[in-house]
Amino acid sequence: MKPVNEIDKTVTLFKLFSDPTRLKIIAMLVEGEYCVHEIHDTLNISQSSVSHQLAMLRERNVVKTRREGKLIFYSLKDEHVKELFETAYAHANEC
Amino acid sequence: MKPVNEIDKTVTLFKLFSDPTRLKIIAMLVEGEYCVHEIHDTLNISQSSVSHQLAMLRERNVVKTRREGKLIFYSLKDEHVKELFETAYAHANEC
DNA sequence: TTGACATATGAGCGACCGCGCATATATAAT
DNA sequence: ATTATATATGCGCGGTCGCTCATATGTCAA
Repeated sequence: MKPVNEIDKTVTLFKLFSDPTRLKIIAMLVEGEYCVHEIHDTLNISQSSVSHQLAMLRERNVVKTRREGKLIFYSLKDEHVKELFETAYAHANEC
Repeated sequence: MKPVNEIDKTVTLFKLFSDPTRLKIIAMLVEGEYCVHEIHDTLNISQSSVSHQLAMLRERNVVKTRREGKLIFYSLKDEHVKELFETAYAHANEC
């Protein structure tokens, strides 16, 4: 039987992926690096909401940022996120 | 850019895994087949709560049931669930 | 059929959280 | 300095959802 606190960490990870707004953002970042207003425009999500969700993803170490003038570019911090997304996406849509 | 409704299906899947009670149940069912009161006893979750969560997992086609007398045994419906759980569990606990 | 055990289910409450709104901060251009 | 653009953040509301409680249903034994 797996330790409860490791299950809880896994829950925390799943929670991050279990909101449509966040998952759309994650799906977009799987494709590459984008700044906030590109995400806002592409996904039709308000600037406030995008910023809120990106802040959460940043706190949880899912994404990293890079400033370039007025723009802040977001990208995935590592490949784990991508792999987990791809695995779930495949399973959710194959049967 | 991935279609929105397929993202939404993926969200639905992630939501299923993003509650501690459900994920503990899922983690237990990854190990084998168990009846309701075994889950109740092992995980220290109320009988009502276990039944509610199992009902949800049944509706979403994550688990299947088998009756044996008064007992109803639950098990995972396919290997997808197991794979997704293992992938997330590994990533959540390795860094 | 009555009682005990196993499981399911409906109702209602409370907590969590994503969102919009307003505003703050940061950078660059004039 | 002022203005415009880009992004971040605090607050409060509303919806969602997991829980408890009570009760229903199902199965078996006596």
